[in-house]
Amino acid sequence: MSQSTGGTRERIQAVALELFTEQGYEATSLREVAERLGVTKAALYYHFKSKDEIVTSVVEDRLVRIDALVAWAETQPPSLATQRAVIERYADTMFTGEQPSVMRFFEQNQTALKSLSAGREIRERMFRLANVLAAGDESPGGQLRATLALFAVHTSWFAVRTPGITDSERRRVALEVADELLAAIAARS
Amino acid sequence: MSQSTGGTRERIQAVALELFTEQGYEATSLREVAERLGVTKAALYYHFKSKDEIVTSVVEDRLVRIDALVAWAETQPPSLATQRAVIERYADTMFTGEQPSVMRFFEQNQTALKSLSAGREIRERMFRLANVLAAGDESPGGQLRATLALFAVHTSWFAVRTPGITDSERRRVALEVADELLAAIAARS
DNA sequence: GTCTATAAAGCGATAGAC
DNA sequence: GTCTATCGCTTTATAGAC
Repeated sequence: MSQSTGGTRERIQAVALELFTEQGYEATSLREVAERLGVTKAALYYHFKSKDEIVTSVVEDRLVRIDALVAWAETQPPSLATQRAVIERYADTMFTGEQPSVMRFFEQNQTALKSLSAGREIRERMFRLANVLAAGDESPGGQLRATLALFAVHTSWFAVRTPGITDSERRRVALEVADELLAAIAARS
Repeated sequence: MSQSTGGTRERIQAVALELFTEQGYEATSLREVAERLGVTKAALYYHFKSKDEIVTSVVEDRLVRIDALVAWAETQPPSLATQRAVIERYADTMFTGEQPSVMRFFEQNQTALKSLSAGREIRERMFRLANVLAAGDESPGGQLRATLALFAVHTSWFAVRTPGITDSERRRVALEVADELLAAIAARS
């Protein structure tokens, strides 16, 4: 509070997240993180009390955003219009700021996140989001299509390998495919 | 050759794969694997020369199956009928024998597989399979829909939470959704 | 084919100087 | 706020007895 941290805390978060995503959380040691930053392990422990806490601090902001979306969605009537609005807002949070790198870390570290409280919380929110998108259609087809609509947004980041493609084009095509899936749910229930 | 292994090698593969899938490859020690089997670590090293090799040996069989499918697909004309046949055969390999647990391990250990040769090989085959399913449609929408068609088969294993659902019902709904995605590719190119 | 014992290295985390 | 030094522990992997 009295003195500036010089953004060291934020640099640790960024570098750690990058290495955790590339190599995996368990396979990345704090020595590697410290070396890439040009500091020692002990410096890391001044800013964070454990390896877990680096992840937790990064994920918290993401959690708040998803929470708000789930809360809003659950107050809306279960209509096709609501579902389209949900997936569109979800895509917005996925294509904004550092959020994409947080979710790429999440995709690449499923097992590690099982034993991290922040990971379990995000998983729970994703299931609730999928339930909202299924909109009362409890059939296997409804559940699968709702989940894939969510996956369309994530998958657009690595499955689309068109050279020179922009973020807004990725977003547009992801929503186009997601909308087809949501429409198929509505058409069948 | 001269003496029976008593199936110990196969038991090691099964237990290791199960723990690697539950907890992650890096987070699982060979001590844990040995303890669950009721043997010591040294016994594991008699059957496999390293931790990597346990994974490699398990993945090899899976690799051969995907290889055969990709080779067959690449000789077929790029038609909707071919794509539907490919995804159907893919689903067959996914719902047969121990193959599902191999692919669940694969899903849960993306980063660990980056540094394992067997993992890199499977990743390459999946991209070639997605290319076949896009059937010459190089557009972002085509690539995304082709990849999601493949994901529909995988996702049906955990996204569908209907109580008492059977494997053949999972397979049927996965193919139904995959077919919709493939039809959307054909309709737009 | 499985055991005991151990080597060699790396890990997360902490103490205390500056 | 970052350092050096180190603790205690676990890891993969090997040697050699049985």
